[in-house]
Amino acid sequence: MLKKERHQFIMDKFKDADKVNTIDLALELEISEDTIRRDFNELHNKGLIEKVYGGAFLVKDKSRNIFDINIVNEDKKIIVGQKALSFLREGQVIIMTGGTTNLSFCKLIPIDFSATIYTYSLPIAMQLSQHPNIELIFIGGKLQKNAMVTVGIDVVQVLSKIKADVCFIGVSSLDVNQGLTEMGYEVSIIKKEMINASDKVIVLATSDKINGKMPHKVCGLDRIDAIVTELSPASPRIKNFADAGARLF
Amino acid sequence: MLKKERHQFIMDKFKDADKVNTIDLALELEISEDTIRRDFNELHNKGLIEKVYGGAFLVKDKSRNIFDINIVNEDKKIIVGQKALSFLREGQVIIMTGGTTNLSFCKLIPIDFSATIYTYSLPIAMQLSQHPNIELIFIGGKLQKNAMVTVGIDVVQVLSKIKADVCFIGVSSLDVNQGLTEMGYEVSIIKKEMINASDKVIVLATSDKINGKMPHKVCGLDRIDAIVTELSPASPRIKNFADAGARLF
DNA sequence: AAATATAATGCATTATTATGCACGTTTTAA
DNA sequence: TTAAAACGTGCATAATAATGCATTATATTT
Repeated sequence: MLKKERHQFIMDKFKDADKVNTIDLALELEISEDTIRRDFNELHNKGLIEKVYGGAFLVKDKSRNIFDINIVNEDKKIIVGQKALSFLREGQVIIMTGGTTNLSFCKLIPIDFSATIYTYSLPIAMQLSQHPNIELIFIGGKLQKNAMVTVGIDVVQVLSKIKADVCFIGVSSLDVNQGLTEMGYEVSIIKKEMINASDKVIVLATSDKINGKMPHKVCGLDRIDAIVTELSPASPRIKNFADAGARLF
Repeated sequence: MLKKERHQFIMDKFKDADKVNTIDLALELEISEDTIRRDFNELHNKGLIEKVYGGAFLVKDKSRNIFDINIVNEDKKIIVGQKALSFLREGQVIIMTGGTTNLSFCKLIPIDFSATIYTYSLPIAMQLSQHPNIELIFIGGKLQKNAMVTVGIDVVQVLSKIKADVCFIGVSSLDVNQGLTEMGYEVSIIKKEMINASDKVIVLATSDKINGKMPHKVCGLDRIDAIVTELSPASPRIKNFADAGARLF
């Protein structure tokens, strides 16, 4: 049986039930659980299934309402967001990048919190618009549709003129040597500018972003004032960061 | 039974009853109360339930998605939008204002339509981001939360520098003598600028906006190239516009 | 066809997650 | 106020997952 067939077989399983079980599948197809897990990983990366401990679920019709954003690993991101709340101060000027981790964070900000927030992310802006006491400045530009953020010279220009107390930054990848790196060139430039404009830099990242490298460097670890993950700061999975002197939360 | 299934099971319980009981649930699923409590905690952290001594309650309707916009008179607005489609040309540079009439219109634009569109409305931008061939430029500024549009000097400045083929403009009010008028001063300034930047001006308005006056004038009827309503151009309710020489559709 | 590279798979080991139990604390209700 | 019930926490155990490595299968090149 070819891998492709197996993937198809797995997806077909969801016609009968809305979950599949790792072990059952391995037994049924007479292959190892490892292979099933690898299949799950690949299907997950294609956004077709959601992995859970013990099996997998089908990702529900995602295009129902274009406005509702599917947040993968939402529970982990909620933990990150809750920790990050301690870095908020009333009256601050804040720069907020995009991404679903930051979106989860924004959902947790107290409804009457008062601050000035700059963002270039459409979903973040939609979310923060619910907060009556937040003065929200949207940084305009050409919309990059996959990330739902604006890019281009206009964005950089606006950023070059402002000064913020703190920047909450979501990441593509975070590596102990390379620091913060991005997949896209344009976004990397913009994030650099955002960091430049901010006194403090707080990185929000779930553990799956950690120990990965992307082509475009944003900044080194030394420029980051806090790294917030869903893990305990003492977790062995981020021990290398602790050893390198990173401030973990 | 996978954890996620159990969570779903618990949430489904609320379809029958207002409250679920820790012990009952443990008995029914034949697992320990500890596990149920842990489930409650996780569901609570996601904001889905409220824990009480002995069980849990569903968190009411709070879950409604802030991103989904309620469009009043949507049927009328769809009629307006469909008529307005005839003013679209491939490759145009378009300025799109905010409002739910324009939003309905944008939902009707063919998915592969190709153009450059400027907007200052968050919901419009979210909607148009679904169109792969539309180059979308968001005009940044301070967000006015009731209308979900950006305002301020930055918006005016961007508009003063661009030149568009056509502007689709939603209105507060439209009067045969006063022309287009707005409730808010800032938006009136911005709309003036949008009209200035555009060769053609298409007004989209449901009939309830017609024959009303607001404090801030945007432009006279003579500057408007087309008025699109859900009514027939021959309708007696807009005869005064026809008599004044307005181009009705 | 043979040789080589590449991908897929299974196995062993280690890490992570889920669950139940014990025990001390908190809450409820009489 | 007190006793019973419910809760939270730490810990032990079992189940599941991830990782590195060896082996086999498949694809590509010569």
